[in-house]
Amino acid sequence: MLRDTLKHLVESAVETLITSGQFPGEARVPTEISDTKNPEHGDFACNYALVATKKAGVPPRALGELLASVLMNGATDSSPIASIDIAGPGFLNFKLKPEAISAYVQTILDLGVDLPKAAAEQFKGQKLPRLNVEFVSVNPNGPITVGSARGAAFGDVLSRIFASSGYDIDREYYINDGVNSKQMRLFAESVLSYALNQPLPENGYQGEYVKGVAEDVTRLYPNIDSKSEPATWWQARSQELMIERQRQDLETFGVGFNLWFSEQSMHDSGLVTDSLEKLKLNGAADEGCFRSEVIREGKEERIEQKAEECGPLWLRSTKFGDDKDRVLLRSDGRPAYIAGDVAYMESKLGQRGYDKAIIVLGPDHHGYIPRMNAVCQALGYPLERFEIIIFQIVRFVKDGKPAPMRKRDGNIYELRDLIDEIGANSAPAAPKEEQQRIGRDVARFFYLMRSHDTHMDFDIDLATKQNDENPVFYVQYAHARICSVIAKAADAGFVREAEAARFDSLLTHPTELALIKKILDLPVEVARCTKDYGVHRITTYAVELARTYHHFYDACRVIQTDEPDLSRARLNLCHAARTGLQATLLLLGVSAPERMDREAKPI
RNA sequence: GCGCUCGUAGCUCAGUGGAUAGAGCAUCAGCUUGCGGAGCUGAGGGUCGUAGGUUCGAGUCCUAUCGAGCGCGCCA
Repeated sequence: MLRDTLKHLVESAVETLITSGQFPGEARVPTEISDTKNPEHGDFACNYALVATKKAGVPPRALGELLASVLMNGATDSSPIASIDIAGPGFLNFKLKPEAISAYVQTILDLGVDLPKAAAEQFKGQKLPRLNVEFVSVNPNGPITVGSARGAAFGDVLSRIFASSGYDIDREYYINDGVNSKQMRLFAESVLSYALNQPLPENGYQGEYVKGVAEDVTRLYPNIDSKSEPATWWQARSQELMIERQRQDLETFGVGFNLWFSEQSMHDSGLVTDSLEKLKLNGAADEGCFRSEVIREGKEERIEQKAEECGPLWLRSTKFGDDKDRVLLRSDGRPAYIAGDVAYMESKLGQRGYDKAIIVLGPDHHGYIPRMNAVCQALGYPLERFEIIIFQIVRFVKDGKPAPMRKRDGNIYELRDLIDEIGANSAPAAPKEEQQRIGRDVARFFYLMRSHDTHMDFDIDLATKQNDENPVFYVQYAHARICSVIAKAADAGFVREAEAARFDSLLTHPTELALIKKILDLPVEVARCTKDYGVHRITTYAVELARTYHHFYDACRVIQTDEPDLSRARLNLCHAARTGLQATLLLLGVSAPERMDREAKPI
């Protein structure tokens, strides 16, 4: 908002200079308004002169001085610019009039928690792409682990960011429920073994959760004679109960989906067969008795054909940049797993017509990128309509040492264990529901603090025991503090009035202006996230916003009975700050408590 | 062997080709007879793995190299 205004002012000043012949036409370059690193440099900086210097053939400082003089000479009372300095190699440093900044308090209050939507301003008049974001998609033979939870948190917040920016977005969970799956058959056999109290099959699934599924089946179908039911019945029941368990854990984690898409449904409907036909028609699949592979020798690359037994249907993915061709139909005619992926791509980009399909996958899947890109192109769709985002591995650290993902008793480290552990340690006396809320808030925040494409350590001790030092509490505390101030102000007779905004121009203190500017950064951060998926910056932003509030709070007393107008202005600012924190925490799926009652420390 | 990701303070990590590379934790020193001290202020701590290159300018881009993790099925 503020930045957009400045950007437009700079651009029109450049136009003025070009039309008057003082700048060459080449000087029309994209420019950016950025923060100043040092507050002494003013409110915002512009790198125009540095970027344009080469094309204009004029030294940057000379460009900057001309531009600054046009900006200042043409300035009216309504211009937000108070002064411009040319600094360093040629930055234009803008100092804004305080009232130009404080005027935005009312804008923030009008937008409320829709504040991120202001990010959509940049898309005005454009039709935003219709998105499908697929994430988690854990096989229905296991629980949501602390590892897959990173993808859950990331995909969820990315979806929230797109939605808040005005995109039409579906969040989808792909259920790997192919009836031919060996894994699922073995899982069902393992469940049955538990139900019958028999030894597990070889390499069978073990752990509490398998037993739990067996108990659930027995409980839900008391009149069923377990033994007499066919294996397919057990497979179907095991699967649906496992999925339900996953769904519940994700819900506790604050992650929801509006579409649950079944792999098997595409086999049943014939979409798999049709999609393979389409590949053949496109010349991207055939039954030739060979497989192409990319051979690399130094920098040289060549494709070699290796003889194979006849029978399978091959996806000639090497035509589209993959390392080797992939099997679509096996020798015995059964579809390979990737056949489902082909149909799934066709479902998303063809049948259902999404403009773009995004898939969030774990680090063990990065080998899929070339082959899935090949699938996309083989079906005749441009690569721009498909994107895989890989999140990196999480290492759990306890007592300063890496903690195994499988616990000593053989059980898998589940997301629900992590949530319970954090909640129980942070608030031992709180009711279960409250503990889960805390566990969810802290776990989500921790996962989201790090860039998704960097390996991260999840320090369980920090997340649980040292909760005083926990950044999520720091942010929530700022919110609770604001709520407390607002309540206190009401006791003192300061209640917001309809025309409260008339006092906003009294906000001139550096910490007041800094706070307003910081709140206005939220839409900027959100807009960036829709481009580079750097959702972790939202957690950094949340901490910075909280800190900026604490600075203001420390420097400016809000409630002063001898300064009623200033008190009202600052109260408005408190409401705006609360709005900013609420909007930020809402994006992160973290709660914004109005009170944080500290439990007595155990002795 | 090939490919992908990462390497920044004691630890965990931010960092949009731009100004003196930042934050939290940890360590040390301060701040409260006023709105929540889960707060604020200050100090110390860096060959941005290494070596080249691109350019007005590189933690950021390119190449090489070292190190860590992951992936390379007619499994799903």
